[in-house]
Amino acid sequence: MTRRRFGAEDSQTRRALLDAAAQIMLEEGYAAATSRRVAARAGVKPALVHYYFRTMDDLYLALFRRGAEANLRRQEKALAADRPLQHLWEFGNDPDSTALMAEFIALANHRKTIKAELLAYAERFRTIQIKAVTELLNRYGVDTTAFHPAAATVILTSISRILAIEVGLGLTAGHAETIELVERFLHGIEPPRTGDADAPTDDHPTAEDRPTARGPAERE
Amino acid sequence: MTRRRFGAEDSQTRRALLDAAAQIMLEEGYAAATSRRVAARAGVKPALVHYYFRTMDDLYLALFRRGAEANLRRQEKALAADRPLQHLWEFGNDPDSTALMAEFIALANHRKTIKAELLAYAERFRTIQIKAVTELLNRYGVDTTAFHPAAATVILTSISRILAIEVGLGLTAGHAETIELVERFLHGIEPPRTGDADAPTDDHPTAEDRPTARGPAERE
DNA sequence: GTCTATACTTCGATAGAC
DNA sequence: GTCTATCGAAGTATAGAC
Repeated sequence: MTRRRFGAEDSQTRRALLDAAAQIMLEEGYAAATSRRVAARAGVKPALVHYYFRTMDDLYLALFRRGAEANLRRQEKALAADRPLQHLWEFGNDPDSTALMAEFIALANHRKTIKAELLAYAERFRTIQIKAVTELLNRYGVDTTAFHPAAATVILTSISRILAIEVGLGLTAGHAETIELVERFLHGIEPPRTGDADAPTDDHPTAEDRPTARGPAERE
Repeated sequence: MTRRRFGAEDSQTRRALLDAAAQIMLEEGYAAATSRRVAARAGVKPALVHYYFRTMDDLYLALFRRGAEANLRRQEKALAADRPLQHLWEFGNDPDSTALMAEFIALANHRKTIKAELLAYAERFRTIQIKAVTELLNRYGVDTTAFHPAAATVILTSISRILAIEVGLGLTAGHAETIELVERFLHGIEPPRTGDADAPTDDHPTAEDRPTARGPAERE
């Protein structure tokens, strides 16, 4: 058989293909991110996709890893910042990364390699979170026997993620009340430093401020 | 053009096709629920799919509606039961309906008709929930100025749903602690009647008790 | 690195026989 | 109501010219 070649990691075209795939997945779902359409969006021919990525699974995996690494770095920064809990709460509210993650969860449902990768990442992510929150709550003097740090972590990120998903769908009933309650709670154990310009903004965007629809292109 | 015919609502074959589609979506994701494979699983020929459902979108829509109606009836019963909050909490823990819903959310991302239907259903669902929880908290004497019923509803169902999704993925870190905290909280405002055989079970299945994989049958 | 050309598969959907 | 047969479109992937 003929020896196949594969493109370098730092290629400009490779990056363009990953960007194109991410955009399509966000706008139309993972099923729409086919080799032909990814190539078209990146402005190249379909064969190039298979030059840089042997299979479509390889492309999905590469895209996932790129986002996962970025997320881990983002979280690391958030946890080291001024008000870590507030940052952790806002973290899951990023619509794009949350929506992309939802697509990968759906993908994982029937792609073994994606599922394994997703699980490994999620566990790593959560372990870091729980460790950081544990130290934080102790430092804040919260009674962690009644309010376990692991539970706090799961609850905070769960709410954050569901809200993001629902906003993407156009559902906002109960959101304002939820955000108000969570932020009041957070302020109670992690008070914002008043008059600190670098602190995270207090007027967290409410559901009403956000666009109701996420992607531009619906299906024709 | 030739006049097309369509099968009756109460057909046995129609039901078999919907069941087959649901199974495939659960086990391998919505993208795998193609006309050919749904037909094969139902034991009929692909053309029959288009006899009962004009397009695949029609099939997805019919499947969604069937599940949505069942969910609404289930919730109605749960809210009228002995310990409504506990039931509401356990409701989202049903792995199958939660996983199916996740698939439809992904589907909605690039199918306009699904998205509209999903949104309408979700709003209806949540409105009923919030209304019921509002009455409940008032009856229980909870201070609803500090703890808004809408927020309580969103938070409880969010946690429930994320846990179900994560269990499907194989991620359980922090689950036991979360379940413990939520149930302790619920017991505080809605105490279980001791010695009542009909009351919901107290030993709620923890993450460890649940199977790590969701679907029964893998692909042959 | 990027292209053309192509092989092979699977998809959705329809027409028309039975 | 269910089938066979078939269409055109779109998918993944590869070989080989440039």
